[in-house]
Amino acid sequence: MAACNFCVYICRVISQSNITDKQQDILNAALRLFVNYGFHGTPTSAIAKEAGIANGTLFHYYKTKDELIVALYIHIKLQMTECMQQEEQGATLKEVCRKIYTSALIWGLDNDTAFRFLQQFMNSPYVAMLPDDMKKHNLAWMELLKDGIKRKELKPMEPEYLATVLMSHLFGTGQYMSASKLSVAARRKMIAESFELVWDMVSSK
Amino acid sequence: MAACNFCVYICRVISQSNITDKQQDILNAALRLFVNYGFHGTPTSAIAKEAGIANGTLFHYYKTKDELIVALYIHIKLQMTECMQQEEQGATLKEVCRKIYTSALIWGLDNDTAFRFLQQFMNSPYVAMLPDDMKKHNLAWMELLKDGIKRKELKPMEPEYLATVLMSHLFGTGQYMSASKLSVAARRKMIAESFELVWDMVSSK
DNA sequence: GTCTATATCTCGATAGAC
DNA sequence: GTCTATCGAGATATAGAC
Repeated sequence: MAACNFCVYICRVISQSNITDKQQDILNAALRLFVNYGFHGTPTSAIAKEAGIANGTLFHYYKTKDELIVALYIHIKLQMTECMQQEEQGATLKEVCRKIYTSALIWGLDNDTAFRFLQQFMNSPYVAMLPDDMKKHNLAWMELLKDGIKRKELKPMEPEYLATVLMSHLFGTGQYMSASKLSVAARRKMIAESFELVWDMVSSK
Repeated sequence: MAACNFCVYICRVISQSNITDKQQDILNAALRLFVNYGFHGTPTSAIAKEAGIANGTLFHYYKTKDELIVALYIHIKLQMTECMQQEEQGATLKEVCRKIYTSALIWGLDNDTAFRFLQQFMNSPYVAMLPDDMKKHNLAWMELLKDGIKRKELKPMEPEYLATVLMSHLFGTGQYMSASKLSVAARRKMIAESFELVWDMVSSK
């Protein structure tokens, strides 16, 4: 009933160190522009300008535009993953799931540009450029679900499908909530309710 | 407990007539290429070539590339909508919903390139180019859901959110099933089970 | 590492004959 | 309506000084 600490560690290492401030500027600029104008609609020159660096400098850090796009996806994906890796010892499965789901949703709402980027990327042909292990669902998350199915707390179904359905719900809810401007209270309420919906769907009751 | 016949009629009119064979060729070619190489990755010249027409001819039918992209989305969206508009008289709400959900899912599996295109488009900045009424959920569908909520057969929640969640589930399931190669029997089984999941989520029980 | 300048290329869109 | 030919803009990526 836990998240793998090793994963947390690795994620932190990969996503945070070895990235210079300048790289961070580039990624931030690219993110904003890609989401607003699309991969096509944002020339590398615009990214460089927005990041406050020269055109050629960008290609010092990323050999090609495609490499930048993929790197940006991995960077953001790891941020989200890390945020879902919060451990909640000893609680029930439902509570652990609620914690993970809620963390991810709040992250999505607080980082809605990044959240939209993930979806834009996942539904584009760039997905094919990802290394295989980046296409898979989070490992700790999958173990939790498998375990829940084995213990018959979750409905008997393919863990992969279960994970897919949960993520779909998460992204759909995030998109909906981002579009509606909610008060803090309304937001909190909706987060809670949306988890109950999902739980009704996947739990064996 | 029904789909609006007027909508069905309108959809048929808009989506099928007034489109010449040549336009159909263009749309088919564009669809395949956009999904495989992205909006950026497919030049209009490639579309023309794949459609078996000259470069300039394409611009006779669509003034700009963007216009073609939006037209393609509307065309496909209407096909899917029409397929969901099958009427099922006198059945229970659950049965009507099952019918609609199932029709849409089967359409998505049988037209997986079109299905992926819808998602690619919806998660891209091109969405902003859509006329407002094209961004909304299907009207008959919304009425059905509102009615279900009013009758307390569905949980008390925003009909808009309910529709969003249903669509997310549909697309997620479609994507998952397209990736897994299933036998005809397994496919039928999974379609049925996936609807039961959704129903557990939205019904008030 | 960072910049400027630019090579090289490709694309969207148009013009105009048929 | 359909074609060929092409313009002009703007893209990625590189070269080379600092």
